[in-house]
Amino acid sequence: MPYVMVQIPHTPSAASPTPRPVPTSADVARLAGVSRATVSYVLNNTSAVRISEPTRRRVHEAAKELGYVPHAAARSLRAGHSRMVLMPAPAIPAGPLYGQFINDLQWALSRLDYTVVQYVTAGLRGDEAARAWAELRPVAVLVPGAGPGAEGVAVLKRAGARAVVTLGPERVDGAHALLMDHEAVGRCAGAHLYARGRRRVGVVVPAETGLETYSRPRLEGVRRALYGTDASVTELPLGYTEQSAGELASRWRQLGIDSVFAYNDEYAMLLMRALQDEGVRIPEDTAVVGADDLMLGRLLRPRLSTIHIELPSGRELAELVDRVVRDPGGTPETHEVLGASVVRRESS
Amino acid sequence: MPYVMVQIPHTPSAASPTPRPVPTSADVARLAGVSRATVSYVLNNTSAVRISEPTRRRVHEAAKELGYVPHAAARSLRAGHSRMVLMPAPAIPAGPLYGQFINDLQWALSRLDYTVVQYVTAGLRGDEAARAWAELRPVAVLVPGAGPGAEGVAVLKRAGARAVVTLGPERVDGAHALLMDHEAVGRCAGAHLYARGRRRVGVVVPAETGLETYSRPRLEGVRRALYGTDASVTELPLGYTEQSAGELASRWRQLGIDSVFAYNDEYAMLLMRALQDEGVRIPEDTAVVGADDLMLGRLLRPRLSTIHIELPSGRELAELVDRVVRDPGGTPETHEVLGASVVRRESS
DNA sequence: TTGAAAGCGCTACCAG
DNA sequence: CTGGTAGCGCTTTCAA
Repeated sequence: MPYVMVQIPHTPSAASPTPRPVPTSADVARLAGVSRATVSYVLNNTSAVRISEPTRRRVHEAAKELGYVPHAAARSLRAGHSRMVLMPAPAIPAGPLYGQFINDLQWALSRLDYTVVQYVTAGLRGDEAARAWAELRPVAVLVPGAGPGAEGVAVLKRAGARAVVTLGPERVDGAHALLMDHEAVGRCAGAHLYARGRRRVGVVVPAETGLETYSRPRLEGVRRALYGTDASVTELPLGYTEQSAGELASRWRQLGIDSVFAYNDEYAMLLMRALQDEGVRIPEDTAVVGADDLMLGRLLRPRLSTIHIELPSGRELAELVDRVVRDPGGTPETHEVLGASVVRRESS
Repeated sequence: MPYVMVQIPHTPSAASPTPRPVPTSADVARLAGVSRATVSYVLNNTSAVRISEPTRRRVHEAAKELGYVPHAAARSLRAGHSRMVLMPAPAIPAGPLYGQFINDLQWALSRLDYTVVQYVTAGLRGDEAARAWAELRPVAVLVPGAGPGAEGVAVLKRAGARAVVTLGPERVDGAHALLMDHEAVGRCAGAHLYARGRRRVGVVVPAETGLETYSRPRLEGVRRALYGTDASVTELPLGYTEQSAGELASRWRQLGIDSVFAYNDEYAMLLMRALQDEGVRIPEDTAVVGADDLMLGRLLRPRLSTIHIELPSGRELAELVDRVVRDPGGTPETHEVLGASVVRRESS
């Protein structure tokens, strides 16, 4: 049987079976009839060299026709540096407060002409993760939460990172630190409840993993605020489910607690609801204080007292990063950036 | 009172004034007394070539001593491809529902050995943004929300992206689509309220910008569900503040509305509170339905009826991406991935 | 078993 | 004003 060429019907929208190679600046040069150097000059608007207007146009047209997009990796390889700011993505989705802060920060960095990238690190941790970040040769690394060890910081620095900034509960050697002292949140809550005459203070600690970074210091803060007084502190594990809250509420009277600091507003809402269903009056029988000053606290009845947390503006932090990148010589700075203040409403 | 960053005095630590150049594989080779090729073989465990054990050790030791970390850009430049999956970061922080979904997805992709990167695009939009993404030569791009036009998709494909997937309300030519039909959410709510005997339906539309992508379709869905019936639909702009909610509630009786679909549970909570403060009984005078099925809805009194939204599992989507990357030839698929179902509680 | 060398795409020197 | 070219760090043939 003779061989017959058969054309396979093919919709134009489908990806071509042999994808054309990605156009390079050499392709643009060829099409425009100039050298690669000229293409580079034109597309980068290099001021040190003047290219005639007709040539510019030809280059631009060729680039557009080919759909040319420069290759960032090649460019930064050649340049020997990049303007990438790398932020490891948090392992669990950030709450509204912290999420907004991160957002502002990233936006401010973008405005300063940095390429901001959130890097998703799954599985690796500590110095493993730091190595993975270092492979991208970021000019700066902003590490939220429990950061890498001093070892990890050293790896990043050796890989050319001009600024390593941690945003978390503790300093790391060699890195700039934005100290977010969550103990202060607990201290604030403890002192407030004590001042309101409460002496048997419960502290809700989320049962969910991944929150320990914040929940432990908040608990410790309450302990510290009440240390040496006649008040007692009881740790209350609580999962973020109605059932868990119900169980805790059902043995509330046995616990003999007259007040509770609930980690944050969401856990506070959960617990408050369960307590009310159990007939516990708030604040008469039990005072409740949340944290983060979310909208929902204002909407509860009674209105929820809370610890307002002040984070630095994204712009400030972006400027710090920029300053350090421009002058990496300085000694690492440590800034206390977490302001905690009580917002008394009706629940305490 | 604005919070002020306070610098804490700090012992001078070793930031060397003349930072050593970043070690390269050539440095490792020199220190180990072998060639760069051998270093590459050893560090990549190249199976096609066998290196003697003593040599391996020497290389590893040299690498460790120098703190050598390979240069990802150089590597992928040489390789001609990368395993980077790029996701533009949403302009506003994602809510808990969507945030969890994104998180799962990223984690699943990491497990498949992709480098997942959230790219923060500030200022640029549409095809401008697509060009910026294309510069990184990602192997796949996942675009949430209102994506780039067909133009943008073409740019990405020409830049070597083997998979472009949009996660949003509409298809884009040339890209695979995970259609999240938010109209279905509105239809669901509208049909439910109609079935409950409500005929004058209000729909809360957030006044905040950036939410139109979701709020418009949800409104349209309600309209569609009630089209041709004797029910009317009233659009109710609402800012996420107590004041805005108070104003809306104060003119509630004039509006003559007997039910409201509140965009999501948070806006529902805000409005419900204001209505209750105004003496409006829920659900007798006004039925309220939220969306997203957040925990907080269960905690309200009356318990909030809501539209439960089912998103695909991150693992499923990750596998789709992986499949398309491995075989980019196929025609773009469109999947309906948003399941909406009413969860009737006490507020409707 | 190891080394020499080419070349990925780009920019910045230096000549013409 | 424009072109040739070296070289960023890496991997991978091909030779030795």
